[in-house]
Amino acid sequence: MTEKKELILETALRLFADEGFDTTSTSKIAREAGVSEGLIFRHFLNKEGLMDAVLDLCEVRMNPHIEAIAEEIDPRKRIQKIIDLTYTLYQEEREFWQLQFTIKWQSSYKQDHKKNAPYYQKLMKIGVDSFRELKYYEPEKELALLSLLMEGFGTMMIKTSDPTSIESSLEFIKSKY
Amino acid sequence: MTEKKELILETALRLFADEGFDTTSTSKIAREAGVSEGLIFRHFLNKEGLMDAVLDLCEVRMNPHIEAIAEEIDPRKRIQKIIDLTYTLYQEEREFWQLQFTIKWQSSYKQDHKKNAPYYQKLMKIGVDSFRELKYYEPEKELALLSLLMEGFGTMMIKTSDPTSIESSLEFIKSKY
DNA sequence: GTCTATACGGGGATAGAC
DNA sequence: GTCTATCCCCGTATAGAC
Repeated sequence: MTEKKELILETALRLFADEGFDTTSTSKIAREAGVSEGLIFRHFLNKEGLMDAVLDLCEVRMNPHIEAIAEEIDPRKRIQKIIDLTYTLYQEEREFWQLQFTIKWQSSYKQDHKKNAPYYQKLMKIGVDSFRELKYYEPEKELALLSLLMEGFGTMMIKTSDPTSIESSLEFIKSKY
Repeated sequence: MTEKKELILETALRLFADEGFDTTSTSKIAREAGVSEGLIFRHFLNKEGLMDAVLDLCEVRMNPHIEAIAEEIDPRKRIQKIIDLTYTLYQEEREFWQLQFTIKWQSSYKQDHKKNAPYYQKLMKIGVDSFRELKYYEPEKELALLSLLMEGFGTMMIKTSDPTSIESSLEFIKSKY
């Protein structure tokens, strides 16, 4: 991986996450990365290929967070950690995380990415198992509900800039489990 | 309002909702509406003006649904109706409703539309009041939580095509209130 | 009110020099 | 590996005829 190639990936990640895939032009990426536009196509074939490469990076960076949750033995704490995850990722890996949300609404890029991502499937499995250990009546439905909640919470974090209300919502959600 | 003008609005609504504002070209709208592209600009000045007009329509169509909820006297049933609303709107006014979600992720159109829409603010007020009547400890936070849930649920409805899991989620959410 | 024709810029992508 | 120059299409928007 050359320095310029990394620079392109980094810039593409930032712009795709903040401004969307459809609305970010390859020329803008090149300009902001300080490279020629042709180089993008040399390295990644086309704009889709660039996004694919960004998402591969994404998967690598998400994995350690999932592992950390998997190691927690107390199922109650595991659920709390899953809830915290959305918040933590937003703080520590904002661009990667935000991209997962943005991508859903970009019609020209393949859908179902997040749902099919290995890190996401691992997380879902951990969640159901935790609810089951805690003897919830319908662990699958509980996880589905929690997923909806975290989807909404993630959207809120990205779209509102008020840290107080974000943290207050987070605590309130956690108090319910 | 001439027939062609209405045709443009209708087509724009459908395409903006399904494919996004950024990714829908005025030429496509014109083609699918069976009018000349110039006519769009004649009637709506520019693409943003067209979206503004679509959103005005939106507001008009949303209002009756909100009124119907406001008339319910039992606060518990009122909450249930608020939860049902997302589902009902998706069935009956799919394009209008979907547009509210899509628009959030279209970087070139003004943000905060939904939050500022009169129909939405009315709905929020009804929600807080209902929780207060029901003696919930923190009505504002409860509504915020429910909003997150409905945001997630709305996203799910739009992005998954499995009616069974949608209805199951809806019932499960309602069972929690 | 409506259409046709057209302007102009920016989009993704390629060729070829270094 | 990297850059410059260039291609062609499609985007929004305008002018002017009917």
